[in-house]
Amino acid sequence: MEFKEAKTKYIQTWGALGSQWGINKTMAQIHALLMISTEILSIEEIMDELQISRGNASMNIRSLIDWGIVFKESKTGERKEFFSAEKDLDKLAVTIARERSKREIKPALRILKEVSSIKTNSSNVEKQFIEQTEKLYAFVLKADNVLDKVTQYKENWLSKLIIKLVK
Amino acid sequence: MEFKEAKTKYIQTWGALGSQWGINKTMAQIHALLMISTEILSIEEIMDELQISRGNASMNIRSLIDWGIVFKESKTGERKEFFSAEKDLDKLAVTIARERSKREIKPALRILKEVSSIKTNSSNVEKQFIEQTEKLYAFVLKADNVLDKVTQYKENWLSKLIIKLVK
DNA sequence: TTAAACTTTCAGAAATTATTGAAACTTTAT
DNA sequence: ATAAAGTTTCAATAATTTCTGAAAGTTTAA
Repeated sequence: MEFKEAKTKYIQTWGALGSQWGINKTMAQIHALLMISTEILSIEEIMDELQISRGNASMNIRSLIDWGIVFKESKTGERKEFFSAEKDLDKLAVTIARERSKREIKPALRILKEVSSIKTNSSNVEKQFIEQTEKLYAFVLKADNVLDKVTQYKENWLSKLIIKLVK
Repeated sequence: MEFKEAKTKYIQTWGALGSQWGINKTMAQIHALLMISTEILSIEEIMDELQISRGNASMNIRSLIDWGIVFKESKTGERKEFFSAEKDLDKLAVTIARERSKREIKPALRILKEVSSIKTNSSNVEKQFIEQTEKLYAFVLKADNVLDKVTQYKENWLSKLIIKLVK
């Protein structure tokens, strides 16, 4: 396999993986592209590499910036914007995890709390509902907290975790 | 809020969360429904509760069984099939994690390995590609292994992990 | 100012994903 | 063997998500 083919395969794979985890494929591909780039890239370069429209590129770059994993850059003497990506994978994973927690997990937790707090007639059906949603709330909260704890130090958290595990 | 409303809200929320993580909404809802059920349910009961067609119910139940988080049950004297869900959340999370690893992470890892193994002319661009995809491969592999390690004991792995973390 | 360079927005189109429902298939009981 | 009961499949349709491209908006330079 030569470089060009490997690069395409890598970008496709990363896009597909993103897709499977509920992330826009193009968004994942833009990030993949920026991760292996030696230089900061302009929107035209991104459009050209991935064969996508300006609108699509613009919106997805903006999303990546909102997520905190792509950064706006500038070149002296150039008017247009350039972009770079977080390349430190420990930091990248933490940022994504925190963001997903904030956007998706915590709102779901609030609702689990809410629905598990109904006061019940004491039918089995209602008791079981409360019991199971309470368990679900407690479990998800615990998992969310563990993730937070584990990633407290953005630098090298994964290696640090492994060390804790083997002890 | 009374029971009926809470139940609907819970099922909607679980479906939406599933959706955001790349899981079919109906599939997540069926699982949610089975998790709070005191009894095993027939396909008709599931169709009725979620207002979905037989085909949809059948296909998604089958998927849940393939995932290993819903089980086929039978009632003596009844010909049709009934279904129940894994209710132990530690076990549930492990099963989902292992399955996603097998289906999504490991295939991606194989490709990362492959693309990072190209032999290069020594241009910066190609060196950077190899370096970054190697890092990505190593990181994802490590994370995948940690997950495996942490969930080695299906029972109470989350609590056990927390204990390790505070030590 | 003005206008050129660049970026964002968003309505419509395209692509993808999910759902339906009925036919085909399978299993069980007689 | 036959039929009734139940399940699966899948082509057609619906719903949702993504993408395009051009108009509108913004910024910078002269």
